[in-house]
Amino acid sequence: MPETPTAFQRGHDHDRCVRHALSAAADHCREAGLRLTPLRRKVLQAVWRSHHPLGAYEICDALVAEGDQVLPPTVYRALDFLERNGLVHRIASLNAFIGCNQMGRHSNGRYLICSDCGSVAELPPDELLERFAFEAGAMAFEARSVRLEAVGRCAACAAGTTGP
Amino acid sequence: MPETPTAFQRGHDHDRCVRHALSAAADHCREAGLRLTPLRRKVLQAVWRSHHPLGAYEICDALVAEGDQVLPPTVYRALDFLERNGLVHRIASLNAFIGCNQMGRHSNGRYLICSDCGSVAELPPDELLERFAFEAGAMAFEARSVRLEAVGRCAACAAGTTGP
DNA sequence: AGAGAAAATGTTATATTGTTGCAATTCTTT
DNA sequence: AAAGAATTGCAACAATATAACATTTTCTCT
Repeated sequence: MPETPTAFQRGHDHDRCVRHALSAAADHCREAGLRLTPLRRKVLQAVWRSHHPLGAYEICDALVAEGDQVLPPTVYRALDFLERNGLVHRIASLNAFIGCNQMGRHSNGRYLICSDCGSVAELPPDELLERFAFEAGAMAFEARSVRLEAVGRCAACAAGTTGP
Repeated sequence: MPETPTAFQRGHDHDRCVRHALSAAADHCREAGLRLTPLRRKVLQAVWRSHHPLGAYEICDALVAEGDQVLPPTVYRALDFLERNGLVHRIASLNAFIGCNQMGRHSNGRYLICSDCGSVAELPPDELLERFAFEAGAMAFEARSVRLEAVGRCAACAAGTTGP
């Protein structure tokens, strides 16, 4: 899986993007009375810095590379916190995590997952998801989260600019 | 996770349901020139017999309980075949498999996953998924599969008839 | 400030899920 | 029957995730 940015992420200032995400997360936590501890912040930063979804063990490695001694339970607990509070998403089909760019509306979401390069683009929830939640409600199913995952091939890979 | 049927499955003749699924699968394979071997059939049967999504190791246990000596790679390979050919679905968020009741249209689907009892109901694909695939195409993303997973509480659990 | 409670983190061990690689078998085709 | 392809058996192992308990930090209340 290449480390290069994908079509969805290419051409932007990623450092700036990461800084923005972290400061937005800090604001969100302050307002909500949540504790964005140094560890949690580092985990969130590692996730945001990556151009593709990061597994828990990859996060471990990233923090260890920065000089922190971090073991899996620590990372998983930080990820629990971040996910519960809508700061990261777990992409179940990849066992990996991405930063959430729709803070607060984190229970619903739409994802485009490229099976070639592993990149994931998050689209905002739309009325399709709302409507599905409504239909489910009509069947007496109380939907807490509705997530749509499309697996396929991103524009960059289709264009052959990142692929083989 | 209780073994009892859920609201989506309660009140039906499950043996008949399993037999129907297996014979439909056999038909499908015959028509498509696929080999539904005894092993694959047993795995498919184990999945269909269960009232909740079954993990690979649970399938192992089920076959061993029937007297077959079956190890994980064997089960995973059978599941690969069944999933590739649209006979089962993998529910990524549960690391588990369910029988597919929309054979042939297996790339798109909608699922209601009850986090209390673990039951999963599959709803037929609808035009909203098709539309999403189309929209993704407009963004130059070639969607091979579009899956919508709602996590929440099923009617039975909400009614307290299966839950605590 | 200080005591006690709650939350977060560190640490060891282990559970669960999934894969690799190769040998043996079975099926298909000629 | 023989070659080739697909399937299955098997042993080892890799990757992902959690349990249980000790320790530290932070918060709250007096």
